[in-house]
Amino acid sequence: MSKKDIRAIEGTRDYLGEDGIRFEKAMDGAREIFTRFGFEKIATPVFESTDLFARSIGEATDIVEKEMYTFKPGSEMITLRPEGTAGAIRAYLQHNLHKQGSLTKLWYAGPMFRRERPQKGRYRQFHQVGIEAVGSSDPLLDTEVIAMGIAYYERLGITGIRLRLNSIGCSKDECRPAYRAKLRAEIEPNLDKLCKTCNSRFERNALRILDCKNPHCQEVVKGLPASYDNLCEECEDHFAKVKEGLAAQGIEFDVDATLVRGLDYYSKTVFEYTHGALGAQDAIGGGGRYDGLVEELGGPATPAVGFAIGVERAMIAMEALGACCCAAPLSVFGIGLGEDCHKAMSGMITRLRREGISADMDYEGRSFKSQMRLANRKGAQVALILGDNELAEGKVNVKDMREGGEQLSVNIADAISEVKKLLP
RNA sequence: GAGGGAAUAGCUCAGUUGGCUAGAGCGCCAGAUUGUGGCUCUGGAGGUCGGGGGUUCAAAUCCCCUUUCUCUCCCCA
Repeated sequence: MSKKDIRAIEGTRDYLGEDGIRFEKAMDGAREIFTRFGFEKIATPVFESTDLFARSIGEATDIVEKEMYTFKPGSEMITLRPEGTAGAIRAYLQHNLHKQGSLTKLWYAGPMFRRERPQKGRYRQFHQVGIEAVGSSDPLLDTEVIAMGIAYYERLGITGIRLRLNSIGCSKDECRPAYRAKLRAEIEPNLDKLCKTCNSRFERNALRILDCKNPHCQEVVKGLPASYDNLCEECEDHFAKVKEGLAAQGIEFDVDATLVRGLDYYSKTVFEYTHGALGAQDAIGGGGRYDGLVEELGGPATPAVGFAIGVERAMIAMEALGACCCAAPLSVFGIGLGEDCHKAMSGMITRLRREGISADMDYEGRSFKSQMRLANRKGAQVALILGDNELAEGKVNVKDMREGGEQLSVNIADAISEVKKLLP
């Protein structure tokens, strides 16, 4: 079996080196920012019942129709999660969080799976960090959630995020259904000008025609009424307050009537963060309100809002912007000359690690010079140098590795405190 | 599902109308410096030229097949 026979399968990737650091920053940033906003971590299984995704995401969506990894190892059909909301809400209901009687704020992070054709910023196993705020219809919550996404990007050093915003109304007769009917009435005479997929969308999900990128379809779409001009009173008021809330926080946004979003469960507010560095897949995150989903999955009517952010897409933006991709430097590198000193150094390294100081040493039998080079390459701030002479006297050399740094000989017992003096 | 581009050293890539033992930079290892890193210099290791078949005196180079990566459409994070 040669190395070329064993590869990561199509659309999956390994993250190492700078990618590994970016990936870790994306994950760490999520914990830091979301926790700061009062969200609690939830970890749900990577696979769930197929039915859960079909019901929550929508039978007629591309995800459910053709992109899910579904299999039947036993008697039950299971699917690798294509997104995070369905599982989070399932857990919310299963553990009766709705009976606690207060707003539930959850965040998650992890791999998702969609069997699409891979391309830039789109992979079959990809990662999302996301949040769900379940139990409040307060428009201020929408704005906080949107603001939190921006705070997250800032934490990762991603600037130049654009926020697109829309409201697609609710399921009340006078709201989205009325708008959909109006839309269809206006589109119908132009059906022959629309692409094939839009023709099938016309029957199944007319709103989706709005965000078709086909130029002919866009011509037709241009003259169509916007959803935000056809909201019921409640949705209109909600949308106005979301916009006010964003303006009050100084967050810029573009109201975009063509932002519809693909998943069935959205209602009222929908939004998308985009970034110019990403190319064709310019959405770096997106979300919205889904007031009907909890009920759809068998719970009480419960309003909710959330978002998901694509980690790989954030990583592309980080790379393009040259944002933080340096490894945390090693504090101490220990150098032992000869077998006895090497063994003694191993003990010193262990003590440093117990003190919470990052420390490493050579395990390849390298020469002294080579060990020094290794210490330098690993960015060690301090080198501990132990030779037979020092060992015999109970001493060790502590060398400051910075340019022009000093080296002093100290008692082995004092080594850790001496090292600490040199560390930031 | 459909359409472009690409595959040569660990990495980024040269390689002419087919023609000596397939190169460079970076990285790696070592020496210059017997126990002191970075900078410099010198040397070294490292390739089934993605795989298979064909044309030819001769193929990294031309042709066919195949695999994979990549980008685009669709859709989404």
